[in-house]
Amino acid sequence: MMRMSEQGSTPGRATIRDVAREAGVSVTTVSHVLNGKGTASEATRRRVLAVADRLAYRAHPMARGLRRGRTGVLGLDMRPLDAIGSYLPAGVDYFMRFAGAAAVTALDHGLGLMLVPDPTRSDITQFAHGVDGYVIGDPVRDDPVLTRLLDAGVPVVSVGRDPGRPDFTDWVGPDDTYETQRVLDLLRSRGAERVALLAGTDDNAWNVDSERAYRSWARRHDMPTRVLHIPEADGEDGGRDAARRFLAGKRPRPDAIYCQTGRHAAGVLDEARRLGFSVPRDLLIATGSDAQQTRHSVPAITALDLVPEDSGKAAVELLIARLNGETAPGPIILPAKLWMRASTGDA
Amino acid sequence: MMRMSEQGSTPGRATIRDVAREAGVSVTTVSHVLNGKGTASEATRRRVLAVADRLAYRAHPMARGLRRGRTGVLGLDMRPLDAIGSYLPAGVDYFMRFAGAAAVTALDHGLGLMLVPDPTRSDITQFAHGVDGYVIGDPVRDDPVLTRLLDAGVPVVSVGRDPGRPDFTDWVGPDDTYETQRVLDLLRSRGAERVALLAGTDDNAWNVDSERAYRSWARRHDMPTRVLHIPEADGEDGGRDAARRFLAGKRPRPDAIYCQTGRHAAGVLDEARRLGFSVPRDLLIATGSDAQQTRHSVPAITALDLVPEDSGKAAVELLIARLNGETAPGPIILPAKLWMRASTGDA
DNA sequence: ACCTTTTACTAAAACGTTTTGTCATGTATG
DNA sequence: CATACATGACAAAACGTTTTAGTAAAAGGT
Repeated sequence: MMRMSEQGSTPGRATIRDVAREAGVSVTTVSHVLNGKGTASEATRRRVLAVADRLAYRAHPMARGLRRGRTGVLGLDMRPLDAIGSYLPAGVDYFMRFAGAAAVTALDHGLGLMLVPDPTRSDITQFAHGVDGYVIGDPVRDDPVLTRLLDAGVPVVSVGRDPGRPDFTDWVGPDDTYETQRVLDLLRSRGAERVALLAGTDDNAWNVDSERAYRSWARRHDMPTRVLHIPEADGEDGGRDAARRFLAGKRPRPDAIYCQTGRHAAGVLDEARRLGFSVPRDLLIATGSDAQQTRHSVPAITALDLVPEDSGKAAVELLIARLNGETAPGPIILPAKLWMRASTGDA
Repeated sequence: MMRMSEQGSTPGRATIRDVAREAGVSVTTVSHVLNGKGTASEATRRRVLAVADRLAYRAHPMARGLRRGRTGVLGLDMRPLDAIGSYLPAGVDYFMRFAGAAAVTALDHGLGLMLVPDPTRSDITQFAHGVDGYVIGDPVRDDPVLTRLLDAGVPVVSVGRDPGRPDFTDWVGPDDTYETQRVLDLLRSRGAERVALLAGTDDNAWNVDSERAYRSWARRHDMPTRVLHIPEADGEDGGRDAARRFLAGKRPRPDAIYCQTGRHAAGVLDEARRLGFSVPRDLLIATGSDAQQTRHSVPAITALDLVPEDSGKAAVELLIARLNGETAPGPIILPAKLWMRASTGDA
């Protein structure tokens, strides 16, 4: 018959006091054994572990968090949910893969991951005591959430850099310049001589760096440039609109279109075909962000896969390193994958 | 110059002791004023509120959680992440809408929502102290996670019922019988005389009830039945396979196919068209779960929208009611929306 | 033999908040 | 006048764990 703590308000759960009593040692010794601190004889250590196991003892995270000053929970900034599929360039697919990997990585380090909805609805520092740090995605220039967290002294890691904050190096993500030019090189190798860019309008580093990469690449290859800025939120409709303007206007039409977002690319493809263009024969299409839409369109669209699983994992690991006081180097540059598909004449 | 607590390990944050000192009252009085308990004179109350506001005081959730025995965090069971897009019948779209609404609802009640990844990877009760209760989705018959949580005495609400546990009424969700027959009625009103069912293989109430509804509906209308069970995880490929078996076999072909999952429906549509069937002229298609694939296919597929936002909200609210000791009635039946689209001849 | 260091262990404080228990005073009622 | 109740307030305990500070004994070095 198991004798539980006779004090307290948590019926049925063993406390460290119960373990100490049954093992015949102090609570300090139990804590030391379970946390690998202090010293304990081998016999004592074994006895404590056996009792803890038998009582199914588990430290109470509230108590532990209070004493340690750490909660064991990381916050994941979940941008405006009423705009699902719009804010996130690659749609919900990307975010789920990212969040999933982040949650699993956190768990592997014994941490929980809390969803923090729409920071514009509440003061994100409201949870500042409840989480050890935050992961936020794609900061815009002088990102207000990032600013607030940094001002509050909250550890934070972002996916992608803040273009207005070059001194902030705690971020993970791809080298957008390199990856963008990699796709452009592919388009050129497939015969493209007039590549147009369909960019987004968010003032984040991804957009900024990709456009800059496009322009310098075009200069280097003596190619004319043509850029349209369409809000990410316009999705496939935005892509259709862009296709009409690129392909049906007076100006020389491009023979390839590089779209920042997968949803724009799907719309471009849809409209180009409607206008009678054969893809990839008449027009090549590629995108900087793989998504369901680009994988399942006909023809499937060549895309950069930003591998959100890697971003999620790396972001959590960097944040944990920061929390442990490690001076791990940032930023952490992650490679993207280039999926060559039928839209560029690839199998 | 603000004088902060001179004890403690949380630099820069006001504690309740600081507020008490500056307001010239005890910490008990501050706690009572801020939590609406005990008694305090109007003058004292005003003074305390003013000081707390000036010091930007916020209760430390660890300390509060420890003393109250409640953490202010709800857990959201996030099923196998390595199967994103497969476990969830409607794919990631559904889950994000659900999780988003749940997180926002929790926040509206001052609570956080924690993602608990893949219960098969860890003991879900690991977090039992760290959360006040759980929301889990689509329990299978005698669901192991539900069982474990109930055994551990953890408050839990599920979306959909456990078909093996009729006594468990803390669930929210649609009336699958009614909603299924509603779609079937639509198919019949569009001239269908031979409706086939493409069901999933998960032994959850959604599948069980929908198939039962289909069979009784067909009996009532003197219609022949034809059912295929294809794993949800097969997605569009599973739908394509099913279409071949329904439409190209020796048996009388159906003139309508009701698919449980949107991804199956998209696959059925794809293959039916490849086989030369015109939708909706030769064949009607509908699904019990709206998704991106059903909204964006050509023609768009008539679908039941389970409105995951409503489920997420209702689940969190029911869980909160339970935590507050309220005997709110369960289950909470939520209506679905029927989106009539081109696949059934609707605009 | 003596001094220093290490091992093994303990009691108490600390973390920040909420709840419990108590006291003094004033008011209403029988 | 005596009693009961309400108001306003306070000190201390409670929640469960980790860390701090300390001691006795054993081990190692000179």
